[in-house]
Amino acid sequence: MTSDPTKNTTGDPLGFALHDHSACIGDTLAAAEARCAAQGLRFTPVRRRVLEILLQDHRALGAYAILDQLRDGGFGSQPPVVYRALDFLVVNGLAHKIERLNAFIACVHPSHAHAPAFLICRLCDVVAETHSSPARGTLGDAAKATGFQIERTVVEAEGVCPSCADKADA
Amino acid sequence: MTSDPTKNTTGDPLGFALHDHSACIGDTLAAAEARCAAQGLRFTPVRRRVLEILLQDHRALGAYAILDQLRDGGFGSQPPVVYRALDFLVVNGLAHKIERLNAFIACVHPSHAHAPAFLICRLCDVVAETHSSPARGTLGDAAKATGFQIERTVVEAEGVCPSCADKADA
DNA sequence: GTTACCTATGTGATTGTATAACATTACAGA
DNA sequence: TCTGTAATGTTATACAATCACATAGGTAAC
Repeated sequence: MTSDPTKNTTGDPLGFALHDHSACIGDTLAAAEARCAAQGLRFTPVRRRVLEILLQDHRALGAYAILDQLRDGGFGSQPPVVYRALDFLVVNGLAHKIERLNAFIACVHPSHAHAPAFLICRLCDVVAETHSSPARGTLGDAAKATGFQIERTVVEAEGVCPSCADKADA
Repeated sequence: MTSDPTKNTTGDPLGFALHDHSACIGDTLAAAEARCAAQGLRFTPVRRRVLEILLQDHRALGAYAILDQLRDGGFGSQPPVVYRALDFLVVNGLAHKIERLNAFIACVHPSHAHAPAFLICRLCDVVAETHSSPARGTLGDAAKATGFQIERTVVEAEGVCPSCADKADA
């Protein structure tokens, strides 16, 4: 389930569908680079490396798994190193934290601001990113009714992805 | 912001609104007791005590904070004690885990099954529970489009509650 | 009543996740 | 060059969660 170079660029939500993953990596890195340049942010080696590690496939990685790979690359090996890089990526919309898993994943469309939502397969651990509309729906209604000001939302669904469901049927 | 005995039984979502909190506690404990009796579940002293601790107010409590209070009550003082009790409460719908906070909260309407959603105030830490409709909305659409089978959802909004917003204005 | 069984509780130890505190280095602008 | 700031590095520690195993308590079968 790692990088499958099959040319098959399907639409959102990415992750479950087959696609050109090497292009996926390249595009995202380029977008990140452009974004940082445009906003005067510093896309340093550690930060870049962490994003590369996250881009390896559409799975969420724990901080310490990332740290292991950083260490192998000759970077600092203490927790703060990876947490600071992750914080930078998350704050600037280049990565997301999956709260349910206490793990992190690269953003698949960092170009525009969005309220992300995730579909997490509990069998193969693949995470697909899509988007939600916080203000609408029952949550938005409840917020409006009570006067609660939403600043950030966590929307994550856990279940079985189509590919794993097929395997289970067979 | 602890138990305010003001008689003011407002509707959902509970938490931000003033209400008769001692009744809130009593009702929920009674409901839990009834529920366990009906389903042949054992509402043991530790489990009951953990639920009582969670019911103290509408805030999420970390496992170790709960454990401290358990210890004071003469119960076991090791992590598994509290995690087992919490697991029982969560599995049986008497409490919920707030993933964003890695913390737990008592369910305010344990009587019927529901897909909970939460409004978390980042200033006063109060958590209000409401409900979501997983199948509907953008998340449900994305799931349907890809063939993803949703089993469980995490829906949490972080922001500022009406009472804290008022204070900020003043 | 006793045995056997199952569930729940208790404890020690360990692993995983995250942050505090502080020293050092790299870099941009005055 | 000097200086302020941002980034990196390290040690230590707090918080979250689980493993493994021993013990107690209730229930059902005998």
